[in-house]
Amino acid sequence: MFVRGAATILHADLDAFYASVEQRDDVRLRGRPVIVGGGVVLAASYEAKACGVRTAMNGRQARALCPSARVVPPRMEAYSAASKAVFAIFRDTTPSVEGLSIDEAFMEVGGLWKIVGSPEEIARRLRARVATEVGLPITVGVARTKFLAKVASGVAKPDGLLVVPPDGETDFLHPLAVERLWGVGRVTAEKLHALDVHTVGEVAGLGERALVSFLGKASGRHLHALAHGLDPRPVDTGKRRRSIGSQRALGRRPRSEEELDAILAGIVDRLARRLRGGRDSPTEEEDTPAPDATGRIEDTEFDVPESDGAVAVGSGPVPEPRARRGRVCRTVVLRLRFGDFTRATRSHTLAVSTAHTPTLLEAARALLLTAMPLIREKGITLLGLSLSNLDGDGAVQLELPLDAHSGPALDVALDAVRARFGSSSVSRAVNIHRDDGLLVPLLPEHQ
DNA sequence: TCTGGGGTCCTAGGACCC
DNA sequence: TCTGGGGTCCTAGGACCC
Repeated sequence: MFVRGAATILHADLDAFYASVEQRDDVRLRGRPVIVGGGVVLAASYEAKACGVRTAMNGRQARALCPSARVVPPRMEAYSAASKAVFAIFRDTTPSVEGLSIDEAFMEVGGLWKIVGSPEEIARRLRARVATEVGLPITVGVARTKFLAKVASGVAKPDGLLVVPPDGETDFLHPLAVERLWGVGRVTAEKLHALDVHTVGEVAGLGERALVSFLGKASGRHLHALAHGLDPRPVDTGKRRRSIGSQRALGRRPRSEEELDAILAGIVDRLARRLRGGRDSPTEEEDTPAPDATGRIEDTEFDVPESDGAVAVGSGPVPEPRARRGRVCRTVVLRLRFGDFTRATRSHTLAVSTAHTPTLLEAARALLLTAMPLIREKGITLLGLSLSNLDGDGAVQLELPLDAHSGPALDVALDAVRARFGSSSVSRAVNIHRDDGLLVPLLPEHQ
């Protein structure tokens, strides 16, 4: 039975994730302050947080605040493996899992009431399983909406469980600080404080018009809705990554143009491999399919039966969706941080999507060239690149053998797309996807 | 606060087209 | 010839999240 308006969304969030994995794997670290990361704090155990250590804090400063802390280097493979194990438990709990990051996810459990119990019972069992099977503390918030569930887990941390009943939402939400609202960071909090608004209840009292005029249309409406407990977004299991990126901090010393070019080439090569689905190093767990790490479906395509080399015609089997990793991008964004720590971006959108390393490198180099005068003037402390506009942004790719790009085979495949995604209009652009990652347009769009 | 790395989403102006 | 309004795409910047 699905109870409309009941608290059926879980937000599960591993506590001090990296640091907890370290404490799990080394008994000497248990009960002690632990800092993961060297130059910068990637994660701090709750014992270290008690001294004031925070994520993203400078390492030297963190050690000064907490001299007794053990500082350990990050072990990304261990965190990735732990994440996979936890997400396996999530998916074993409910098919409706939306991963938010390596260590948190939303789950819809409303349909499971009759079968396995109330959301609170499900959350209790989930926490117990993560503790016994993976050995990590996890906090779960349960509420009617995603936002309230996330706030609930934030309030219940660490190692807690908090259920917000629908009739207790206002009492729960309104006394909280505005910083608890999703989307309120330092800048927005300061703006609100300047208006003498400090609690969620006071935000709710402002009215949408006022919020929109202070914060802009999107943030104003968003905050107004959240402050009133309104958040209609369902748990979305079909999210796909919209961009990938990589960056390198360079320190303060001057860099020659050749040096920058070599760094850029390395970044482009790594990103292009990730796009195509390869891996640049055996430890680079990022490159394993996303469902393992984040619960998201990476790429859904329709597999064409290989036996007869084409989608079955007429009464043949409907192609089954299949996870496939290869993707292409169309926009290249160069990210820069200068000697004075100001930032800039330079971007270029290609005529055709691609995952072809030389094409991407050429575009990235051209962008770097346009930025060289600024770099020479101010110095450079970070170089990064992101690739966005992946697969034409939300398009579904249908891969067919070369002899099946028209006719009844295509119709069957398009029907399968409509059946799965419910799209009423399907436009066609036919491209040849070469083995080296280059996407070559063959037929125009909307033909 | 003296500086990581990976992401998401929004805004605003200009070019271009109908 | 002059000019309106609407829509889409691209670029750049910025806030925010983990």
